[in-house]
Amino acid sequence: MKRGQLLGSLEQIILLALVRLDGTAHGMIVRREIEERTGRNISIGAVYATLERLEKKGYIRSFTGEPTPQRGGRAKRLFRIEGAGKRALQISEQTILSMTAGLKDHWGTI
Amino acid sequence: MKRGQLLGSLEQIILLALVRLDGTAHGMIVRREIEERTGRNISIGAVYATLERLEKKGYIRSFTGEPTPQRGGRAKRLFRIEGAGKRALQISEQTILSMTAGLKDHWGTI
DNA sequence: CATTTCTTATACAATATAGAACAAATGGAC
DNA sequence: GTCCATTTGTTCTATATTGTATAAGAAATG
Repeated sequence: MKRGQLLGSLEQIILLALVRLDGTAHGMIVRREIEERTGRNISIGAVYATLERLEKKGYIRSFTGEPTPQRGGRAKRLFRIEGAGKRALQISEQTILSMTAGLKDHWGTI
Repeated sequence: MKRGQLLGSLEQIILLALVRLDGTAHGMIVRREIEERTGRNISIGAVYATLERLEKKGYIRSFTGEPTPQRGGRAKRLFRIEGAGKRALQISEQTILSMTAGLKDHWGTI
């Protein structure tokens, strides 16, 4: 039962966060970024689980960063988006665009 | 373990199809519309399962149409998007927009 | 060694998916 | 007219994938 044509909605959001964060992203920061931008409060577990899956699919890659010199500042696991991840984002965007094109006339009042 | 902040990606696509089809949408047509616009081939079972879920959530409503006078033209179950469905679409769109705003500088080359 | 920052593990709910079974309509064969 | 094969359309069943929260674990330092 193959899948994988489109990203899940959280996958998409997290990938977009990684793009903006330019390789400085670790779990906590990704979570904060999403919350600040969208108001959506995701649990930290949800973030890591999704990052894990994205890495397994080859959309992102993770590596270990240096610990920062502060109370509890342990080494971070940093995430970076890969080419495949960017392409997946583009496909998702294109799909929604195709479905949306010229829809104004049908929308009506809400 | 509540959920329901955002639409799933297929839910979103199907809602968009319903907007365009303006109350003339039944399962087979929704499927065809999506395939023609996006090239994505979804099984008919997937379409109906999603429509079912969307109706349960109050995003769409279904009713029975007249049979058309043609070979096998049995009565159709028609689907129409409701106000709540349109609002859900807007929230999804807004969320992606927030995550996307000003991202060009970070995108780089693929 | 208690506290802080960060990650992993665990468990379960919600979505996505395919394929097969089922249902209703009708054009012909007879 | 009445079967019935064919067509159009829907529902059922079963499973994979994603989304989610909470708790447990691990490393750093004052």
